[in-house]
Amino acid sequence: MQIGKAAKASGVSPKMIRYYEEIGLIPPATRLESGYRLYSEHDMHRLRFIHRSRELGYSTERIRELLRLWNDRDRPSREVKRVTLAHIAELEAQIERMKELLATLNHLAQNCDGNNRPHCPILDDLAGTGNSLR
Amino acid sequence: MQIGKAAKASGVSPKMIRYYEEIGLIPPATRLESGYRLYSEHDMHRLRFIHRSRELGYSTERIRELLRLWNDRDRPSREVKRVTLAHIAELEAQIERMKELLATLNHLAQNCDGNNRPHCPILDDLAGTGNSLR
DNA sequence: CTAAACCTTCCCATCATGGGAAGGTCAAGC
DNA sequence: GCTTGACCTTCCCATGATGGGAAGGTTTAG
Repeated sequence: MQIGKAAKASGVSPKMIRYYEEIGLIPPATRLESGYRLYSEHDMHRLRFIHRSRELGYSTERIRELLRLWNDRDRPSREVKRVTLAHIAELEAQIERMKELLATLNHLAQNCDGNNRPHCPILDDLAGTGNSLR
Repeated sequence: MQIGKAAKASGVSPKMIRYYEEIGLIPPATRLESGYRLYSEHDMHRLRFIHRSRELGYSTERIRELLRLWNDRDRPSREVKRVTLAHIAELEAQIERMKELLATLNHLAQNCDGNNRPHCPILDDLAGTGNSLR
């Protein structure tokens, strides 16, 4: 299978397939005499694994680790869980951070009339000019 | 005030101050004969405005717009609110997306024993090999 | 034999930020 | 006056994951 078909069948774009090869996430593809890359069913499995991992938001480095564990038939599931819990913790921290921003932003927006007048507590906050809601 | 002090007083690093000048978020600083940049109290106001905006997660382009509105004494507060509501909507969408990921990830992690044995539903899901929780 | 649809590599852009090199300037202390 | 250290300058490079696009080679169908 050439890269275009492999892309469609795996959900990973040709660009990204080449990139993953470059950074060593997948081994160098075998090539036709012409230089065209060829993908086996085994390669496709790996690509789909990567695609699904990206869908779940795992970073490239974590996917690298997951692939290593996947290929190690003796891995302790503990290690897979560890990687996943770290990913979860990161997501939760990000959400927390954004929620805090949202709380402030919503507060500011609620106090802004949003009409034709120039007065605006949002700008007051950003400018640090009194009347701050901080 | 030179760039180092301006950085400390505003919370924006020297690197970023130069960058903001380069992309036109702040006007070119006045210079000493030596080429050193100088910042006035007026400049500091602008830098602090930018710093606070970044703290609240506004993108550079939105900050550009906010600065424009801030400098326009006749702006309708509606426009400031519009920018902020767009920012809020974006954050909410991101949070929503991450929560969905979290739901799946938590589900997978809960079903993973996390012990010495190799069996792992997380890898099963990523590999698409049956027993999927999808 | 040609045209379309592939493929290749290489370079560039994103967004916001920082690292670091090579070199100029300035103030304080001797 | 000279050295030292703390500044400052510009320039280039890197991040992470992705895509755009150019220039050029290959393959296949008509």
